Amino acid sequence: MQIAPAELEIMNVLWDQPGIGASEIAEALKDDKSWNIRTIKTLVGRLVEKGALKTEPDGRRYLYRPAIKRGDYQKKAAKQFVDRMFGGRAAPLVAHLADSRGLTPEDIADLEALLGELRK
Amino acid sequence: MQIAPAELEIMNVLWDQPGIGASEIAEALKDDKSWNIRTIKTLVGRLVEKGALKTEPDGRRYLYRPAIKRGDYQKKAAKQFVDRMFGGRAAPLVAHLADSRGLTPEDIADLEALLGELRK
DNA sequence: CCCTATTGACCACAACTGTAGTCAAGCGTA
DNA sequence: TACGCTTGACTACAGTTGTGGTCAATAGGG
Repeated sequence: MQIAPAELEIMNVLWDQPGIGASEIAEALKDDKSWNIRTIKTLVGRLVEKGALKTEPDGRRYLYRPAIKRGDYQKKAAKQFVDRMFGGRAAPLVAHLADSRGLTPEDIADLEALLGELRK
Repeated sequence: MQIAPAELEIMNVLWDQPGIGASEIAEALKDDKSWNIRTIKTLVGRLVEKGALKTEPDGRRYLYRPAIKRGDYQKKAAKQFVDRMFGGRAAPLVAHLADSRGLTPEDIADLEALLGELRK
């Protein structure tokens, strides 16, 4: 299943608040994206078509919720990205993130904990 | 500058072997991709158009070499990816990679070294 | 010297993306 | 009750992407 960038914005909203309708999605996005409600409906429609969202009737409208788990999708996307961009090696990716200050001290602490796990 | 996935394959070849022609690119890719030479030429043409590749005449043909640095592009792409997919947090990304066995022991060693640097 | 294979230039075309418009049906308000 | 706003369904349309075809010039093999 492949999700386009604009569609991912919709998914992110629904992963955070499953079971809302199109107008609530629009509400959640109004500060970040200046999308027409019709644009949002088109994106939602495409996600339903491709099976990424499930619908649930609520009177005259639908409520939507993700049909795939956020973590599952993230994992797949991460692997694909690292393969494409870094030939499958994760370390250079982390190095770049560190270099562009993409790592907060908290991230670094998390990574250390994670490595502690992996070392075992 | 935005580089599509198929175009990135071409860039990867040219980052490894700058200054080759279309047929050499095809040669380098023949095991991974079953692309017609024309497809490769189209992709190369688009990369030249968008300024990602520079040309250098060599008799009747052109040799190509990247106009942008691999590291620069990787850094930008990594940041964009983490922002889009993980809200800017790198640690969850690494956790996913670890989980999907995307990390080799060598990666783990590299990451430890890297964290040693960052901790300072 | 002629034919074939290669090259860049240009063209084709369907699927996917981003961004919205039109339409008809119904809910809620004056 | 008559209207306007909201909703889903369908349509539009240009730009990007993946994949490759056509064409004319030309370099190289026989």
